[in-house]
Amino acid sequence: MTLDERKKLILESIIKDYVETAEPVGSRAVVKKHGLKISAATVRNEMSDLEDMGYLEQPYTSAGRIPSQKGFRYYVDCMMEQENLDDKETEVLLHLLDDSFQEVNDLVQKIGHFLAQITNYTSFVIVPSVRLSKFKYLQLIPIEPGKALVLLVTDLGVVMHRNIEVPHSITAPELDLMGRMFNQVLAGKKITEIQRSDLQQLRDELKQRRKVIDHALEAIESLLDNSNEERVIISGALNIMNEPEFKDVDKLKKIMAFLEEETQLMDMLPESLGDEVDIRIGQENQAEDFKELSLVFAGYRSQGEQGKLGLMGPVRMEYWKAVGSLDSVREIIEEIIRKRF
Amino acid sequence: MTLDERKKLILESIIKDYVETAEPVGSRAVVKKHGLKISAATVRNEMSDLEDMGYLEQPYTSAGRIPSQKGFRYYVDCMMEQENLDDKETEVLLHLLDDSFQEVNDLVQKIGHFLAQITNYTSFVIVPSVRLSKFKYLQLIPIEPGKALVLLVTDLGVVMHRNIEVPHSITAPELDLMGRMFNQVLAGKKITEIQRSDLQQLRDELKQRRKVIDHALEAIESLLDNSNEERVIISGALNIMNEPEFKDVDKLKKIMAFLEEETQLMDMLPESLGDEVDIRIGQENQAEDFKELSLVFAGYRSQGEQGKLGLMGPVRMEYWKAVGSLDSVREIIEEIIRKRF
DNA sequence: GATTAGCACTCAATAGGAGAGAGTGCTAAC
DNA sequence: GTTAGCACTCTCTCCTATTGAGTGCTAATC
Repeated sequence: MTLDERKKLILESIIKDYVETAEPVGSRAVVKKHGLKISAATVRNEMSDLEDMGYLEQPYTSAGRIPSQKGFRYYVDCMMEQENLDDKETEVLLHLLDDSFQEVNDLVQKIGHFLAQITNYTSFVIVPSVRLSKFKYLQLIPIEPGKALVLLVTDLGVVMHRNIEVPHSITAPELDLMGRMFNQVLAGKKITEIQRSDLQQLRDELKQRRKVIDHALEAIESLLDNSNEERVIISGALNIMNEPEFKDVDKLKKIMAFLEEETQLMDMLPESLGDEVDIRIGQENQAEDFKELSLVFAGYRSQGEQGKLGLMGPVRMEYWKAVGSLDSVREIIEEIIRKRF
Repeated sequence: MTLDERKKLILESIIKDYVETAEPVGSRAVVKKHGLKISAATVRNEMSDLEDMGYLEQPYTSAGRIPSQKGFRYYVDCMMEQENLDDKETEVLLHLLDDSFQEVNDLVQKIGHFLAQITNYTSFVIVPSVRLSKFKYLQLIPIEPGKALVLLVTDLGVVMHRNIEVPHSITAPELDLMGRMFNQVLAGKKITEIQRSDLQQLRDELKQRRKVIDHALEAIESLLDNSNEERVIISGALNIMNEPEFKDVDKLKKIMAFLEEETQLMDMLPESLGDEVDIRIGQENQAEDFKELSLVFAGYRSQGEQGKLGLMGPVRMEYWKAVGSLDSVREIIEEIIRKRF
């Protein structure tokens, strides 16, 4: 279904106006704001047509029109020109990053924060699990008699650690040796590839120090369990409160509660994303509490894993800005990852 | 100023009722709910007195009365019996903790979460800076050619780390040696006590590896900078939304924005706390955005440092429960810290 | 045939007013 | 000192009238 130019123009006017004001847009307003050379009556006729086609709707009989979700969908699919970060914004972002991050996740988190700031929407970042990263380094470090630290580093620079108990009698060189044996068996393996058999092998080789091994393995398993999960980081949740559609505390509460449950957001997104920025408008979202929100999201890849990041806002969203920012930012992320890791 | 028994009884009735319903309380309600043997008219006279004394106020001429902030203050100072955690709650908490924390801060954070859950208020935990903790252990760990990890452990089990760059030529034993030298100079010192002179000494002793030393020192300084700051952890912020006094989104937004700025909350609390649970009712708070909220907080000490934790809710708060829970929990924390660290 | 001006019509939003109800404060009796 | 009784006050809710933005239709115009 394609629309003639005039209808497109009118639809666009209404969308821009409505996005800005959150009020229904009348025929006169369309003519005035955009200096069209046709009369309000003509616009009314066109608007009536657009309503019949489902792109507009009327809150009540004699109000102006607001874009329907289908209208927004048509707009983003067929008409929208995305508005990337301008030079100044890019500069601010690059300055903000400025090497002050320790690992990929820090980087992405900062970018999420930035996105929320410049768009005034709520951003989310899903940092990938370390399932696919490689086991790079492990060490057992004596901290004090009876206590040691298991330190584990993956190839993406993620450092994990956990305290364990060890017999008082154990010496530092012994711990060191054990660490080395762990390394020999596990080094270079993907986290997912570590098998029970590997762990068993370790147990066998280090029989005489069974207790330490057991504790260390427990610690490692617990670290892996923890890090198997994707994490969601949300920034700018307060921005939702600025939108007039959420001046009702109950609605707000539902959304906030939804956001607090990390998994819910993850479940809403597809397993893996292509190279495009994806848009989910209102009803297109599965979750009941999300039918009044839109989601704009994209994947970024970092060495074989996929992370996701995106923005959420009201259906009445500046999609052009959201999509553009996200697109720009995605490129910047991948560029940095390529260079630094 | 002390009140006679009957006035106390009436004040208490009104407070309990108002805390529960958030509605002004009338004289008849007082008589009915608490089965008093005096008539409503008598209660009215007493209420009038209480209003003159400033303990009650009337939203408008012919509504019931609500406790004034002074009324609440009198109540918590002179009448309140705190309601500690009961056995079941304590058990739930202990079960929740169950050794599954790595360091003090994990522990306190979990407790904050628990507090928010059982009280339905918003909890905050201020974990102390590591300024006062002692430097326990440092190691330089080679990760890959050109990269190493600075690992720093304090006596409270806090593990910090940072990546640094090192010359490709450096060997693992060399790094190890350097780590040991760091340890020799720094071990056992309080973080605050580490002086420029110590760092200079290191620089001198390890002249030939100046670059590594510089990077490592930078990393350490940056770690210390970071950890010099106290952190605030907030749980159950959503609970505020349940209170009828905050059904207005604008108020809500102000409070949430306030909470997002960690330092603001810290600035509101006194530098150091005694052994009592402290209460700040409404106007007693400095911050403008907090004049409608009450704060109940206490300090906990862990090896010379003081952390703080507390609850915030509307002025119409169940102080007895908040104070009691906090008091119970504080004991539990200190008990665990004594045992485990 | 498309466009436009004109006008009646619709419906939310706002304001004003009446009535109900909760609760007080006062007075007079106990 | 306490209480019953009653007038009074003030909010809340419902109702109605009014306003105004914006439409939809019709008939005239380009």
